[in-house]
Order: sequence, then structure tokens, then C-alpha cells
Amino acid sequence: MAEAPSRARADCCDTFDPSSSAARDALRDRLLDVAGLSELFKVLGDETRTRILYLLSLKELCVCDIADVLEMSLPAVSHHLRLLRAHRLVKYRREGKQVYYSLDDDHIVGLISLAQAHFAEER
Amino acid sequence: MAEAPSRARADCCDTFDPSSSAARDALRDRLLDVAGLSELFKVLGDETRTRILYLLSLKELCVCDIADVLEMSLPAVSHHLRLLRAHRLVKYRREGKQVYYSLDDDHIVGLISLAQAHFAEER
DNA sequence: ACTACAATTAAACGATTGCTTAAGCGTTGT
DNA sequence: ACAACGCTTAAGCAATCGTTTAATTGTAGT
Repeated sequence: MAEAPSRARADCCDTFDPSSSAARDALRDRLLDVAGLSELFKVLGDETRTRILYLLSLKELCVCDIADVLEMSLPAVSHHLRLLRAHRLVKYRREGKQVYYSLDDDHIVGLISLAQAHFAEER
Repeated sequence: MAEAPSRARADCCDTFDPSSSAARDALRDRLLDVAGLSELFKVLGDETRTRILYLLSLKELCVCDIADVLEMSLPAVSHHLRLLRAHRLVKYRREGKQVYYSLDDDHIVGLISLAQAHFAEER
């Protein structure tokens, strides 16, 4: 145990200080800022889910409506809603036999709008 | 061909006008607003890639540096950079044997910051 | 020209994801 | 109580994704 295991590729090139890994460690610390962030993006990284979220930003809808608009099977939609629920992105209320979903958080719309802006100038 | 195929689950519940699918079609039209948007989120939906993008927002780095900081293999990092390149999120310049990467677009940092804000209050 | 090194690419493998079918749960109407 | 309906859940399967190993390209130094 002569070497620390974290310095596996320590001296590959001269960007950092040749003598120390201080700069490297500093960058590693900053990585904590975005730890777990991709979880949220992963949820949005599916076409069906962004569609559902966008629909719910326009109108409160029941599962059947969503399935209808998206022309998808009911279990498939329910499966996605389950994930959105787990991430606190949507809330639901029961009304008779139907379950109505809506956005739990307006921030998501902001994220989508911002992404739209980027995407628009990309194409 | 008596029925339009798009009305497969037309009358599941009474949210929409009982007589017409106008409201349904209106919502379907709006879906075009977010068409293809999840592509961008899919790129960000991987922990390694958000980490790389965040690192590059702090400092221009060569592939080897990134692999070093993330403690990952060089091909793995290169693979992700290839994807980021394809989506015009990063640019690169060759300097001798090294290839230095940096953000091609500052909007991405904005997206990440906004997502951070949402994520922070989620936990 | 040859060696060394940074990076890319290709092939292959294991893990994850999203959909389908089928079964189960909760509510409403008769 | 029973049947019908909306929705959820579970199991199984095909497809996609991220990593590894190995081979290749490109640049610099001897």
C-alpha cells in the first residue's frame, strides 16, 4: 500500500501541477455540486415522459386521457406516471373511477422551456 | 375503414367533448412543441456526462485529465465525449498529442444550474 | 524509420430500460 | 353481491446503453 489508489493515472500529461494532485482534488470536490443531478435528467430523457409532463403543464388529465392523446397502452402510461410520481414531479387526485394527474412543481416547465431554447438554436 | 385509427381509445372518460376529438387533437398539436427535446435530456441523463460537462464549465481539459479526475478508463471518457460532440455541446482543439475539450455552448450550464435548483429543494 | 504516448474506434459483454400481456385492486352502478 | 370500468402492478422480453479489452490513428521525440 505504497500509493494511494486514487492516483491511478496521475501523471498522464502536464495540465496539472507536476508535483501534486491538488488541482485534481479540487476538481473532484466540485463534482459534488452535480452529484445525483443526472437522476432528474434521466427522467426527462424519455420522449414519452417529456410529452406527459408538457401535457400536464397545459391541463390536468386522467391516465386514460394521456394514453389516448399519446396513443399508447394504459399500463405503459401508468408505468411512466409511477416514475414521475416517485420523483415528485407530478401529483394526483382520485375522482370517482378516474385518477387525475397534474404537475407538482412548476420548475419542470422552466427546465423544459430552457431546453427548448437551446434545442431551437441547435437545429 | 369506418373509423379513424387515431380514435382507438376515444371515449374512455368524459374529460373531452363527448361528441368530438377536437380537444384531443389540439393537445396532440401542442406536443410538437417538445418533439425531440428528450434527446438533449437523454445526453444529460448520464452521471458521467453531466460530470464531464460540469468539469468543462470550470476549466478546459484534455481527455486524459478528465479520465484522471473521474477515475475512469480513457476509452470510456472518449466514448462520452464523442456523444457530447455529436450534440454540439463541446468543442475541441488539438495541442500536440493532447486534445483539449471545452463547452461549445454556455446554455448547458444554465440548464444544469436550473436543474440543481430544483434538485436542491427536492431532497 | 522507429518508439512512445494521447486519443479514437470497434467488437463484445453485462446491465438497464420501456413495452406487452396478464393479473390484481379500488370505485361505481345495478 | 356482482359486474363493469379505470388504473396499478408484476413478470417476461426485445432493445438500448455504458463499460471493457484490443486494435488503430495521429503526433512528437530520438
